[in-house]
Amino acid sequence: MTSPPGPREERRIALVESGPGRFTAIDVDEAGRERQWVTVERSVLAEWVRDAERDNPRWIIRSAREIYPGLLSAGARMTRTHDLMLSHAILRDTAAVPHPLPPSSDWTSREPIAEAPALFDVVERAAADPVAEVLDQYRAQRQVIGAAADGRLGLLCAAESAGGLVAEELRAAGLPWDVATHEAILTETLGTRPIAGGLPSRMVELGDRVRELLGDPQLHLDSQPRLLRALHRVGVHAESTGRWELAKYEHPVIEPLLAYKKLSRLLSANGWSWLAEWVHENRFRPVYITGGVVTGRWASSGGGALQVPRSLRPAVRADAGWTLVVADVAQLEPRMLAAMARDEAMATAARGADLYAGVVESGAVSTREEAKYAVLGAMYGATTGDSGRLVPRLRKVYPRAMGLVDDAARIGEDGGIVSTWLGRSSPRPSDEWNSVQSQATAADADAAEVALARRRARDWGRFTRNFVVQGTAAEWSLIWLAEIRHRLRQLPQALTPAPASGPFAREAHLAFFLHDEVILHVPEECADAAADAVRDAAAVATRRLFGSFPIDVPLDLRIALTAAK
DNA sequence: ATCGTGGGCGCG
DNA sequence: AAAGCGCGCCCACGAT
Repeated sequence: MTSPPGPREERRIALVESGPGRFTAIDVDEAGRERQWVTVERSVLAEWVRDAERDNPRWIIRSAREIYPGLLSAGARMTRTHDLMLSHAILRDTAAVPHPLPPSSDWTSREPIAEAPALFDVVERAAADPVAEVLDQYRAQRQVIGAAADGRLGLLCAAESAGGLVAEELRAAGLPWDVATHEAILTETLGTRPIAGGLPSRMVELGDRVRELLGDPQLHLDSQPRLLRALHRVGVHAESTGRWELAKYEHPVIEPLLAYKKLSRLLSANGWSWLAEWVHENRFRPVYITGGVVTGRWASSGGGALQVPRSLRPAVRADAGWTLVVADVAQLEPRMLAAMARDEAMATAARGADLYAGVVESGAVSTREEAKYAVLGAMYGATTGDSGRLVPRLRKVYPRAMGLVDDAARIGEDGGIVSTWLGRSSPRPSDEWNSVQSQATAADADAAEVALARRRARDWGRFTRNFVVQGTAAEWSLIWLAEIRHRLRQLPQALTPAPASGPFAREAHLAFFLHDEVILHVPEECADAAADAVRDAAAVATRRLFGSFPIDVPLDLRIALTAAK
């Protein structure tokens, strides 16, 4: 074996499950060339990782999802990783370099993992030489990353890998959840809890009123077709039973029906059975899926983590002696757009806490509400309605920003690929999409085929238009998360432990993440320092992405016992 | 019984 | 009020 890395060189350790109950740790150089290796038994793996962490290495791992939950519960942390599975997905599809990573099914998760694996679950694999497989893949990935001269793909893979660690740590720590508060909200809203299988009292009352007003005492309100027919019978000729459709009609049944539907949603999505299934020891522990959305946003699995209704936010409550730091970004996506496009006029409008107010000041539109719908319409591709009518005004005032999203839309309509700021690329349109397009250009195409192709092209254009903005916002958020995590490690240990936070019982930690929002659970005495960490991390994220371009990314941040607004 | 699909609605 | 993007989950319903 060659000599160990010199003092100034970053240590890189590939950690591979090389056999039953056995791991191999290989020191490699930047290009992935092997220096030396050692085998580590599972029983001492966590201890070994803790020791090696003193060198601040970058761990090369197949996947944080596989290896990290077990390490966390055994008391080990990884500070930095290169996550081969997450990076594979980025590098395989990127259009930022001429030769992306050759796709390999070995490095693609076969199906979404519904549950996090148990402690060091052995994942069945047919690899003859798992060490060589990992090192080969790492070398291939380094090559693609190195081909992007500006370093953006490297930054993206590092940020994505950090996200993989954060996702597992969020689950290990859990979101502090006060069951008594949740139950009080349920009782207040839904009425008294049903004894066995029935509906809570307020829903029973509202349901009875609705059935009476519809003249059908047996009507099952959860059946959309039957409800629609009953509405038609009393003269409400709605096309659907959706909230916005029903609101158009004047009839005594509408108000109690909408109220019933609201309560019904709360009961089925976050009622008593949700509480029993998802909250244990005052913690809600959803599974976060890093990179689960094509744009790079996270998805989640189980418990509807990304859809917790605002009405239940008071149930998010810090432990005794602890507090929450709740922060979100105001209008992240249009700010990213202004910076990507180097649109000075839009960046000027974005100065300060309210971008929409700045848009009004620029004279493009006359009210804040108009500004909001114009900006959203620009990013989503609105063509009709008031939002679509306002978008052209923005083209005059912000030609660079609008040019960027309009270009992205046009490329998508033509079947092309668009990329985020750091180089995550949009998927190719499906074979079916392509065949619809080619049929429409054939000599014997009829008007219906042409219209269909046009519609589908516009649909895909709206997707690619939004992809560049949503995806770049996701990149900003990933760096923000990684930088917050890094800074929290520097804070002192808690005076009062929070045992249900597991490995984070004595440390300020991230507890929730939702696209452009974080919740930290921190010891009271650390609250101000943690808040500073969140602000500093945001500034660093902006600078990493956009250098000296002057774009404000202001946070709405508060220190509070609950997450209620 | 079990599965896939679509309506509906929560979140950003 | 604005209807344009991205998700996950519950329920009913029809197909198997």
